[in-house]
Amino acid sequence: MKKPVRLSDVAAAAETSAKTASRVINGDPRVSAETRRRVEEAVDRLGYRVDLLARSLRRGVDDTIGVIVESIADPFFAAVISEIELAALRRGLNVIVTSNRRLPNREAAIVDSLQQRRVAGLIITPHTSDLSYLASTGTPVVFVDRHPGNFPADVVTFDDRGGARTAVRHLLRYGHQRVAFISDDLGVETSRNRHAGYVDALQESGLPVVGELVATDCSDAAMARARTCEFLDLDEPPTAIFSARSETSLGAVKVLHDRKRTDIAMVSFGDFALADVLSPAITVLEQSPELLGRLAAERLFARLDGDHSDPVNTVIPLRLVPRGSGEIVPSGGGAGA
Amino acid sequence: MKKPVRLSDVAAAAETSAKTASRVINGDPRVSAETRRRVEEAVDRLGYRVDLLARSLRRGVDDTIGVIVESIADPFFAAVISEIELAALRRGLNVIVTSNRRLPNREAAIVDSLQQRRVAGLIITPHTSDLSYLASTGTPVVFVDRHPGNFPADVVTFDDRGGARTAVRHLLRYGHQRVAFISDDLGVETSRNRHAGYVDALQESGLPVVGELVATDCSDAAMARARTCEFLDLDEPPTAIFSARSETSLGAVKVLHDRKRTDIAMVSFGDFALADVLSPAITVLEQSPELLGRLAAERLFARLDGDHSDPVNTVIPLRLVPRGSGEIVPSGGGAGA
DNA sequence: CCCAGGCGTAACAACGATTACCTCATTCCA
DNA sequence: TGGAATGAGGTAATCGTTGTTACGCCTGGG
Repeated sequence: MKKPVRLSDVAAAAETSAKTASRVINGDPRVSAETRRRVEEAVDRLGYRVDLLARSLRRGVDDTIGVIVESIADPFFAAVISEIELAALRRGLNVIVTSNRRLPNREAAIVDSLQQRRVAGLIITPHTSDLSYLASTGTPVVFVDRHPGNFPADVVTFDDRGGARTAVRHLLRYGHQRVAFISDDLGVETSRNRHAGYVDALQESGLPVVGELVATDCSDAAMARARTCEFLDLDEPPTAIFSARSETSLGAVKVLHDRKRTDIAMVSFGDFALADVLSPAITVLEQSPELLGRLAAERLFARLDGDHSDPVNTVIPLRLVPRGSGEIVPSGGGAGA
Repeated sequence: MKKPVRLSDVAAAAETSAKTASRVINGDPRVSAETRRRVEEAVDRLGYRVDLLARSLRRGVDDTIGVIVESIADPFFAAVISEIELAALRRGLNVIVTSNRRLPNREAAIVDSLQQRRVAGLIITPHTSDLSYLASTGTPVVFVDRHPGNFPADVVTFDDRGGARTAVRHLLRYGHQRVAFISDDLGVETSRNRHAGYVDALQESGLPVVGELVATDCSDAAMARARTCEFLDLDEPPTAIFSARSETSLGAVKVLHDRKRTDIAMVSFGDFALADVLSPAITVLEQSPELLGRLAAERLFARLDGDHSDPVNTVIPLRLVPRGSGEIVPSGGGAGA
């Protein structure tokens, strides 16, 4: 049942020293072919496996990277993680995933605990802007999706503001004058930037930003549903909706469908499953979480390989995918009540 | 920039021995209040953090559990992982996630590498049936979603066969005689069981299992689309479809929608986003990945706590949620060509 | 024929914390 | 009052691997 085979056991079986056995295992060339053969034979006869904990302790770093996202269950982050895991696998690294669940102190605690494990690097979706907690250590960090306060590190984000601007311009081009905005809390950087893009587009066209058409407290689909209902019940309801996040889009879509409001245009920031199957199909701003994950992993690996150049700021452009819902023209008079 | 504080540094600062400092840190009661205070003071003055690698090496196990699923990006598994992570967090454990991506040898390699890290336990969605690779070690393992070959361990699954039977019976009750079955490869246990449930239901009603109505090679939505098209193009097409997995449902739904075949009934094994927003809304067999994850974590933790009772086989029942698509009655004559 | 120098190896320490075991008082009870 | 029990704390060994240093052996140039 239990038989921990140590390196010294292998060495004994191969009639050599532990250090030499270690050399063989780590591919050190300074070992004679004969000795190498004996060690290798002993290794698989005894079924020896390196103890990675001991190895990491000795080496000072663990072959592991830590990933912190907001929610693992969110399809967006799940895709990011999946891609990071793939990249890590290719490099022989393990991935420890954690989520901050938007809890205020979790992030610092997680980083702390990961550093106690001596992770080789970190990929973080920053939630708080106070990043003092990782100030002093030298662990390479790459931030994704959002910028860290003013912590000097690589960042990979989407062109949130530009994308939002594009999306709203698209709606305006079809003649909409009253475009609602629905998003998560503006405390979250992505929401803030997308909101800024929304404002940009309206102002370009000389349109006012109407308070009753802006809902920025939708942290989940349920809230998005509630707010969308309120929009539709306004005396002068919007003729188009720009949803700043897939999650909120799910809520908005649900309401539009329930009320059979196929006359209201909509664009979603972020694609989602079945967006193309709905009637009308939903026009989206396509963002690739896979690409985000891949680029982040690449940056981190470069740092692990000793790249000490200045922090790189990678911005991923977005593409608008017209599918129907974004090309609906405003109906004559959309009085709701 | 770098200042590794060791336990002995703390001890020195508190004018005591490393052992006593260790006692304080691990909450050993046999330390005087005064000494304890001095040590604690030294700890936060120096900013000491335990080196978890060193601790784990000494203790023999790491405060980490390994999770192996098929795909991290799959919303189903993402939810499972998220729930496991939450449970692990509460217990102070880290979670290393990996995916086998259905590659033949990955699973064994992953388990191997996780055991080399001395993970405290494993939660696995077995892909291969040959589990010899984890035979000899004593690491607690809990299998989820599928049964391991005949490896004695806790298993948490859904009532796949019973659920499928319920779903198909539901369709038959509405008068369908030609019910198509669409699933992943039958090499995957869940698919096999759901197929068995499908057959059960047909046989109960004295209906034949028609080969041309059974597609069991849909590993992704694209394949499901293709097969659904073939179904609809049959001389005598099905009047209802039972999709054995959310992923295949996405494909089937897409085709039905594109062809505007609102006359074809459908039930999906597994809920998915927007299933209730489609027209018609999709009747599903609701399975809770969160519950699966939670129960698996609970089982594992019980084992970690020294539970040595016989392996437990937990089966989670499923609930049919009628939403419309499953209650469509067969149309008079559904000739397609 | 001698010595520098490279190669293969061995012995040992170190990584940082914990555990097993031991000491020295003090206290409590027969 | 003797002696066991209890409390507080220390010393050294250990976890398994790898970096360091040193040593013996063999080869080739002078």
